[in-house]
Amino acid sequence: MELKRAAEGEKGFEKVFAFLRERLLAGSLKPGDRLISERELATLLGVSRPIVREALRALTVLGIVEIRDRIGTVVTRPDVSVLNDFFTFALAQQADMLDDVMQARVAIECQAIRLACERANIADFERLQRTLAKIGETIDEADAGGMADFEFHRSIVTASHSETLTVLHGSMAGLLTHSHRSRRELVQAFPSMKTYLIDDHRRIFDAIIARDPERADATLRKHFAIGDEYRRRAVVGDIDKTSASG
Amino acid sequence: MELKRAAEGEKGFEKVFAFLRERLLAGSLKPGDRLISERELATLLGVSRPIVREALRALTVLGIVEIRDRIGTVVTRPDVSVLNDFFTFALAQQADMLDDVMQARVAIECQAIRLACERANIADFERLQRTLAKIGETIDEADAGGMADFEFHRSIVTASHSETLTVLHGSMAGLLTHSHRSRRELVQAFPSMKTYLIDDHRRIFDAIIARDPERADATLRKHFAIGDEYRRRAVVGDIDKTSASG
DNA sequence: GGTCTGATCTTGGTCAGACCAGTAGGCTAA
DNA sequence: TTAGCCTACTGGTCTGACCAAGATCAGACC
Repeated sequence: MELKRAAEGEKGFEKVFAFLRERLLAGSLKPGDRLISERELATLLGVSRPIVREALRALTVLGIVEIRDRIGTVVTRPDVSVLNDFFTFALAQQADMLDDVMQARVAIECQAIRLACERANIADFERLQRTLAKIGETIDEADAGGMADFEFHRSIVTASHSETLTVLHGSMAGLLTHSHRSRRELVQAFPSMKTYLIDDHRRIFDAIIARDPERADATLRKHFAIGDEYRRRAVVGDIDKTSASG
Repeated sequence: MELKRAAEGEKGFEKVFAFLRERLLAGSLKPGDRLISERELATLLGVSRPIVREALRALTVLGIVEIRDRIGTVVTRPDVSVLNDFFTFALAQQADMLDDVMQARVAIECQAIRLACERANIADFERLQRTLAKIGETIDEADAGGMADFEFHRSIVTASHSETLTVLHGSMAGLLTHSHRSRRELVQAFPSMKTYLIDDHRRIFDAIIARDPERADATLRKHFAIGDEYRRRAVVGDIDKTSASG
C-alpha cells in the first residue's frame, strides 16, 4: 500500500487528515475538486468511515472543504468564518482579551485605511459617503447609530481591497459591535460627542478622498484615542457601564 | 428533554456542536474543565458517539478543547495553531494572498511597536538588543540571518505585551519566514542591503528605546517599504526568485 | 493503621455493518 | 427523440461491539 506510505506512522484520524493535508498543500487537490467518497477514502486508507468523517469535519471547520449532503465533499476556497469562530471562542474565555482585540482592530483598520487611500475606487468612495451620511442621520439613536458607525469603519476596510485585512477585521467585528453601540449610548451623557462623532468621521473620510495615507492613519488613530477617552470618562461617571465593557 | 431545547432545530453534528458552543460561550465551560464522557454526551443529546466525536474533533481543530486519550476531553485555552493551520491551507491554495498577508503583518507589527513603546520593560529591551546584535552577526548568512531578522521583529511584537497581536503575528510568521530568508539572499545581490538591514533595525530599536511611538511606527513602515523595494528590484534582475514566492 | 497491589470501571479510539434519504445518471418506454 | 422511471451512489446517522490503558477503590500485606 504505497498510498499509505506517507501516513503510516499516524493512526486513524491523523492518518486521514495528514493524507488530505498533503494533497491540499501540494495542490493536487484544488478548490472546486470533489474528493472521493467517504467509503472509498476509508477503504483506501484502511480506516473506518467515522474516522474519515472526523477528518472531513475537521477540514470543514477549517473552511477548507465543504461536505454537501448526498453530493460529496468538495474543496472550497478558504473561508473566513473559521477565524470568526476562533475569535468568538477565544474571546469568550478570556474576556480580558477584549482590549487586546481592540488593539488588533486598530492595527488592521489603520493599515486598511492606508491601503484604502491608494486603492479606493469610486464605488468605495460612494459607500464611504453613504455610511458617513448615515452616521449623521442616526446620531441620536443608540442602535442605528452604532450600526452606522460600524458600517463606516467596515467600509474603510473594504476599500483597502485586502482580503486578509477584511477577514481579520470582520472576525473581530462581531465582538466589537457592542462597543460601537455602547459608545453611542454615551452620546446622551456627553453632548460634545455628537460633534466628535460627526466631525471625526468626516475628517477621516476627507483624508481618504485626498488619498493621504499619513493623514488618514493619524486621523483614524486620533479618532480611536478620543473614543477611548470618552469611554474612560464614562466609566468614572457611570459605573454600571463598566459591566458592559467585558 | 429540556436539555435539547436550544438545539432542537439542528440535527446530529450541529446539535452537539451548538450545545457545546453554548456552554463554551456562556462560560459554563471554562478552560481546564473536563467535559462529560463521549458516551454520556451522546445519550444526553440523543445522538450516536461518532457524531459526538465529530463535534469534539471540530472543537479540537479550533483549538478549543483537547481530547486526551483515555482521560477525557478538557477545555483548553484557545490555541494559536488554528490560525496557523488556516493560513497555511489558505496560502497553499491562494498564493496571491501572500501580499495580502504581508499587509496584515505590517498592520500588526506597526501597532505592536506603538504599544511596545509604551509597555516594553527591561527584559523586552534586552531581548530586542540581543536580537538586534544577532542581525549584525549573521548579516552574511542567509538562513541564520533570516532567522535573526525574524526574531527581532518577533521581539517587537512580544514587547507589545498584547496577546492578540502576538497570536496574529505568530500565525502569519511561519508563512513569512521564507520571506525573511529570501530577503537575506538578496544581500549578495545588493551589497547596500547590509547597511539597510543593520541601520534600519538599529533605528527601529532606538525609537522603541526612546519610547516614541510615532517615530517607531514611521521607521518600521519605512523599513518594510524599503524591503519591498529591494524585493521588487530583485524580481527584475533574478526571475527564479519568483517561483519560491508561492 | 497505613500502604501497596491488582481487579474493575471508565475513557477514548476504532471498527463493521446497517438503514435512510435524496441525487445523478443510465435505461426504458412512449 | 424525449420524458420519466429506476438503480447505484452519496452523505448522515445509528447500533453495538472490541481494545488498550488511565483511574479508582477494595483487599491484602507490612
